[in-house]
Amino acid sequence: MDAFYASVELLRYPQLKALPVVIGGGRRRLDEALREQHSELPLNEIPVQAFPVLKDYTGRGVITTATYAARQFGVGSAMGMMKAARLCPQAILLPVDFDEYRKYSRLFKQLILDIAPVMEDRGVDEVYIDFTDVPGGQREGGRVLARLIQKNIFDATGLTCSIGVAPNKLIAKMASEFNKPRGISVVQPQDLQPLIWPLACRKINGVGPKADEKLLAHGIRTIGDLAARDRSWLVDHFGKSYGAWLFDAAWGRDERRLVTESEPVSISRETTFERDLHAVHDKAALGAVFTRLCEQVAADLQRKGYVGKTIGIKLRYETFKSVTRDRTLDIYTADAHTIRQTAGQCLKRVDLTRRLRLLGVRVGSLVKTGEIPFFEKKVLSSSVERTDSAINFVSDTPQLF
DNA sequence: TCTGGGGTCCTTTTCCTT
DNA sequence: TCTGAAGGAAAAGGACCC
Repeated sequence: MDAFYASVELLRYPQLKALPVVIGGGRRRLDEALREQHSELPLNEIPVQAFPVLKDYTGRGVITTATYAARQFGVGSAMGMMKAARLCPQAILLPVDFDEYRKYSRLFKQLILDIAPVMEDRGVDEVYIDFTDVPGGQREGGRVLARLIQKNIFDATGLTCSIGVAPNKLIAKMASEFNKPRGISVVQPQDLQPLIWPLACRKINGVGPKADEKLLAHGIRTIGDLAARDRSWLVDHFGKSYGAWLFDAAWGRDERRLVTESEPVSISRETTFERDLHAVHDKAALGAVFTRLCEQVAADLQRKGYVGKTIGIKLRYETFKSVTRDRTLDIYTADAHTIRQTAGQCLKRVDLTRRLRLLGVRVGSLVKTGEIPFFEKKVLSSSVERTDSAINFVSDTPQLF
């Protein structure tokens, strides 16, 4: 199998590409302010001078993405806005526009599907493509078809993309990073030692900050360092599953097939407040947000055609510590009131004396509406409401709902 | 220094039943 | 009736990804 991993760049203002620009931060407010000032123009024709710069931004949030000119200053994805503002105060700040991203996302994926029908969706701007059975897919090791894909995407959308070609998904993903933003990299098995082993372990898709820190503590910095360890040593220190996976990854082994179809497991909505809120002092505001989140999740479920029976909440305290609570119902639902009621019961099981920075609502154990398993239907028709004795009420704490 | 939102998957803990 | 073990399901937490 030859896996291609393609990722496209999201910036859609060609005139801004050479400038330091970041996307992210306070979303709607910024978008609305711009539209108010320039109501006669579509968003992508608003003059550069109208966009706010980073140093004037006050508020929470992180950078979603940044131009390469901005990255020169050390600014990058997932960085806090305040830190980015210190590094590059003159950067232009653009609002995120997920509706627009989704539109382009569908467009570029369809262009790829027209050429190569075996494609795995990896999010808004990334896909794996299997070229094994595509006519001409092996020419120049895949370079020819990768070029064709790049050209088609650019012609139709103006977006650039980088593509990695390799024998499996793991290496293809790493290869796609070699020549950003618009490169094509072909990595073959014999390239493992010279091209992959010198890279930091963090470059492996699946090694995050925690695992990397632990690896570094053991003196393992590069993928080559990792490959030099015994499999059994890695299993002893990182667990049976993850340790073995690390070893295989270091040796470029990855047997995973492309996943071309999948169903969602859960649907959720969450929001971070402008300032931390308190269950008693900000009871009205918090209650309104909570209701809105439940209504949004219900609407998402109905629009996408799912019902679920595990209702959960997520809280993040001002200390950034997160907690979750959930409860599984006897029935499947996509009803806002039922979700609100059950999530409200979950809220009674957490500490509400501390200030909150985030609140979220989630529905899991999803099935397609109309495809509830037969044995579940029997439960549905004879369901017995569980009593509240099943819930551990926390006394002496503020009761929000 | 400050840390979004929407997900998936895995491990550990807790709870329930036998 | 109590107790403990075992196993499974549900709940909770956390790492990771885009």
